[in-house]
Amino acid sequence: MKEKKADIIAVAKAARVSASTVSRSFNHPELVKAATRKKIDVAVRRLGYIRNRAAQTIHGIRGGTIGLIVPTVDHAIFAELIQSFSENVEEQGFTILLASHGYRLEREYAIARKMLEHRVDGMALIGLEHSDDTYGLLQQQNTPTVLLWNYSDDAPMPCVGSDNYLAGHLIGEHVVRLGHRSIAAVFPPISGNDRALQRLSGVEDALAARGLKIAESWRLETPYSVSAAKEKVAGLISFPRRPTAIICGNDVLAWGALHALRRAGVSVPGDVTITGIGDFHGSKDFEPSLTTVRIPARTIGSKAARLIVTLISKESDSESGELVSPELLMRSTSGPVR
Amino acid sequence: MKEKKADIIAVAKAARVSASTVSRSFNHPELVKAATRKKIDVAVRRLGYIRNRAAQTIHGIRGGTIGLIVPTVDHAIFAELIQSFSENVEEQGFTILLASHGYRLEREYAIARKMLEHRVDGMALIGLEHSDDTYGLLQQQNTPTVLLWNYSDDAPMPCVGSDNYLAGHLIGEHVVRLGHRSIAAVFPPISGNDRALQRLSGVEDALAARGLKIAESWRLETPYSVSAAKEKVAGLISFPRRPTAIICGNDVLAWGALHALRRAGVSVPGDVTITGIGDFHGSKDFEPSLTTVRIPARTIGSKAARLIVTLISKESDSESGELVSPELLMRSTSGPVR
DNA sequence: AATAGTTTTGCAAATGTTTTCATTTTTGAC
DNA sequence: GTCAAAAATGAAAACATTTGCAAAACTATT
Repeated sequence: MKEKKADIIAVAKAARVSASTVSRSFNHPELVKAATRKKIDVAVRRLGYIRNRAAQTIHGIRGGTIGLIVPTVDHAIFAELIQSFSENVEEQGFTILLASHGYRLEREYAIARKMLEHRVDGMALIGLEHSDDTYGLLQQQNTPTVLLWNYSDDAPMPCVGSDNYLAGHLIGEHVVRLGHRSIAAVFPPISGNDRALQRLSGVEDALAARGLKIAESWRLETPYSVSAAKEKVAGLISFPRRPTAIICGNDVLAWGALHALRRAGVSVPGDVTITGIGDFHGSKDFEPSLTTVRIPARTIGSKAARLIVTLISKESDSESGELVSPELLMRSTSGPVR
Repeated sequence: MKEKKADIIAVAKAARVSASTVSRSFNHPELVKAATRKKIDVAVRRLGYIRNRAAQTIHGIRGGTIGLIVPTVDHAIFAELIQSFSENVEEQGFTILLASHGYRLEREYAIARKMLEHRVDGMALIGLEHSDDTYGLLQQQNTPTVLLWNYSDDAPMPCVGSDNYLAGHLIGEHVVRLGHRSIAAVFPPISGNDRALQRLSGVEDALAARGLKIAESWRLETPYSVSAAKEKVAGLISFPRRPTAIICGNDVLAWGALHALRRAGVSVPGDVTITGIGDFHGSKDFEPSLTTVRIPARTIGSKAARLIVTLISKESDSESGELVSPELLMRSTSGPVR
């Protein structure tokens, strides 16, 4: 079965033209006579010829791939972002080279390098926190790059995202306004995760503005999962002294919290207020519906897609990214303190 | 800023060796003297040289990419599968070229073609249902391919997955055994989605074995989303005559159903039994915890990863795939009919 | 029918690597 | 210090394309 795959020369022979003509018929069809094109098409089909992008990439031609590195695919939120980004980018004829680094920034560097070896036309990373090596690499190769999800004016590269600090601040303020004073927080680990860190700072500052602070023992750290959050919150409320509000670092954790309270027979928002951040699919339809801050993943994905494509084609590094505002959604899991 | 990127020759010059030596130092380091290697390393670093995979791919060397085409990334379930598959495949030094076709099989063909142009070393597709063109293409190019998610003995290509018909059958049987006779079904559209179709057939056959049938008006079709399912189910139970059990095509739809019932004050499983399929993250911790059939996405992903890597390196197309059994998980949303 | 212009095609060089083979350098034994 | 064997290196061909340039084939005009 070693029938070596057809190359452009085989096609040329079969169609009784030169290789150059075949090449042109693919890349500049208007330059070749219709009749010839037809002959070539027939040969291509008969031989099952498939162009070799690698061989054209070598000539400095864009390969049509964009590297996307995410911490993990397996999060409601990144999934939505990835989907939207890739949909939009595919529409422009690009394909995505995807990899996940599992929140290890050195892995991210290694992956970025590898993608550069593949001569991706552009790169997209999640968040603003990356190793100096990674930033250096991208800058030095001057690969068009966008940073997704988080926005900051003084980011070293164009970014499209939301202000996570503001998101945290909004929710913190909301809870404080409702009169809560005993407030707990459930957040994912913040190392290598600037999004979580900023949200938490936002919350803390909002509380501090009213002279409030989250007690050390009410500051829970849990991995990103419903079940971990549920467990942690179950523990938290098993003590006699309970917070009247639990601010969660994202909606998934909030779902876990909600289930824990339900299980324990604690009423929401009657006894305890719960809030999330993100507004993931499902939060709106949860019963009771989740109060959260909307961070529009699809919008970010599509705007970022547009930006990277511009960056790639125009080579204009003037573009500076875009801030997509977070929006407080007051729904049914938050209420005034009793 | 047009400083053209360093190529292997630039490195060779800088290190005062020949290009061949530089190449060797990358690909067969044991063949070059340590001192020379060091010189080269220095030059590489100084020039910021990055190998050009495209140029090596041209020599028939494996590029180290695997194409993965999914209907969409934005599903809890595919996300988990993708994550697991890519993690495992990355461990072996491969990178994933990802694209989604949005349940359009012609798109899938186009994408597959494009990936072949990029000379991926292997391909992975979701499900067994693909256009003849796609199958033909893959066969003709004899690209190592695995079919994920669904397993069938007579699939035209190696597949790793679960038996979705069996999954449907298990849940159908469970519900029937509990004594239910008035049964509704909420499923996603089945066109281009063999998984859903098979699950539904499994359910129907299980019911038919007891002479039961799902009434036309109780057979709901909804897109994959909590909110769509919630709405449909809310409609369903607003009628005086209600089913005593609602079998959902997957866990996300079941969550929607659960929220709808909660909202309407219908008790689960007291008044109505709800079941899902999939056992997604969060189903176990839902309150009440969801009765469902476990289809182990992570296991499938890792087995498939192992298989495709074997296929790629050994060229042994003897491998025929693997069946991962679905498992009924009786939890708290199902109970005997009153 | 000859000419000038235009369209189509082919030739050959170029792209960034790897690899085979030959050549040079090093090593170790005497 | 010589010699053979082993180790390290380099020169050039090969890989599958694209492209600039020139040649060839058509068209239209006279």
